[in-house]
Amino acid sequence: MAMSERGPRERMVFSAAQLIRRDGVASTGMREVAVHASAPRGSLQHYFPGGKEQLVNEAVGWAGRYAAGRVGRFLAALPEPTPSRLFAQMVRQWTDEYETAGFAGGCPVAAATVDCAESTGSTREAAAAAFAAWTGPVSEALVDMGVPRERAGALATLMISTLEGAILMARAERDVRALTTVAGELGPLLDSAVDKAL
Amino acid sequence: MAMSERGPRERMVFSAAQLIRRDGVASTGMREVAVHASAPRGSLQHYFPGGKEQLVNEAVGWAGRYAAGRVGRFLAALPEPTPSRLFAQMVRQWTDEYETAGFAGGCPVAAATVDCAESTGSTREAAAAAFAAWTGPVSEALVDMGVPRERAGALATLMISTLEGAILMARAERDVRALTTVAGELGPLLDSAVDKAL
DNA sequence: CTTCCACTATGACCACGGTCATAATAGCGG
DNA sequence: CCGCTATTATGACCGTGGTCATAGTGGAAG
Repeated sequence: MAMSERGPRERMVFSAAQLIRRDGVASTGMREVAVHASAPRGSLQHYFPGGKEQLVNEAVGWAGRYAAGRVGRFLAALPEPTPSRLFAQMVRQWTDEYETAGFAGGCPVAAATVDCAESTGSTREAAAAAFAAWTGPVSEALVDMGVPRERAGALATLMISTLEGAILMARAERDVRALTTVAGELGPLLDSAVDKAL
Repeated sequence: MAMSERGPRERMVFSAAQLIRRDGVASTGMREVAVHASAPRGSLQHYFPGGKEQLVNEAVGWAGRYAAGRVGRFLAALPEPTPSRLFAQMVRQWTDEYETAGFAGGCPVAAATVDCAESTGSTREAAAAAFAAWTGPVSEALVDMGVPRERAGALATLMISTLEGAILMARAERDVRALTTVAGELGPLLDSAVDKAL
């Protein structure tokens, strides 16, 4: 959330991600992005000659890298990491946001997928890349915790799928219930995948 | 998928759901809905005086009832229903569609949530109602299979969350991998919840 | 036949928004 | 001071799309 003193270009990408996750891609205007980023409107065509499509794609890419980076920080915060604890942290990020800041925003990658998967090929690819960038570190983390390599990827996909779906339900219901529920139900399964021999 | 010979009003609601799940709410035009439904444009304001918001809300409601109805048909098709088999059927509906018809469409309820959760209160409520209408039968089915009542609701939420997320990933990747993966990974957990005493 | 209502037809209005054209400014090296 | 490039400023264009106003049609009841 720290809008550090980066250049206007980065601020616009960041702001685009923020607005997209709130209103969706189609409902987010470029002028709106510039205003939100306190960036000059003229910079839009200068930094993003590819137009809205380019800006959206970069915002999605940013979101993917952000999610991937969070995984590392979650692990660093866990004294004894286990799969269920990692998942709990991932879920907690959302429950915390929803409880303190309201249910305004969802996942920007999900928004891009819903709005552009069929219409804009490059954005669909950006979303797929973002999911991959996110799944990778989660899978690696599971391996480090003792989950067999051949299973880790599948469990990472399961974790992210479940989280994304729970985010949707939580936003619709304006209640973190779905998030806390899936964290509790999925935890034991995740931990049971740890190879006890290690 | 059977666009039976219903009245133009129903056809428009149905078509709205179809187009929404493909392009999202914001990118779906009312004129487009009328054309897709082979309905006269003038009927829009006649049947939906509440405008686009009303049409979208009814489409979301329709989707919720449709999903709820599918649950019953899935159960009827299963000789020996188990939680994992029900979930496999729910997933299979999507893999079948994606493999035969392509990855054009997602879940209309998810689309409505992403596009309207923050901007349009009534649509957000419609989405929540749709999720509830869907979760109910799933939960009931789990109870019938021997899952303790106090656990069934949570598992139903888990199933639908996971499915929704996997749909998103599958569409982004244009690959059913995420869907088949979550079906395989979640199955054992679901079955382990049935009370063995029954 | 006429009256009335449900339904359809159609054009216009207006706001929004992505994009483009065209310039102005601002440092900065020469 | 002179270009030169990077950036910013603005206004205009034009398609899209939701909504409204107004009128036409058609069948059924009286």
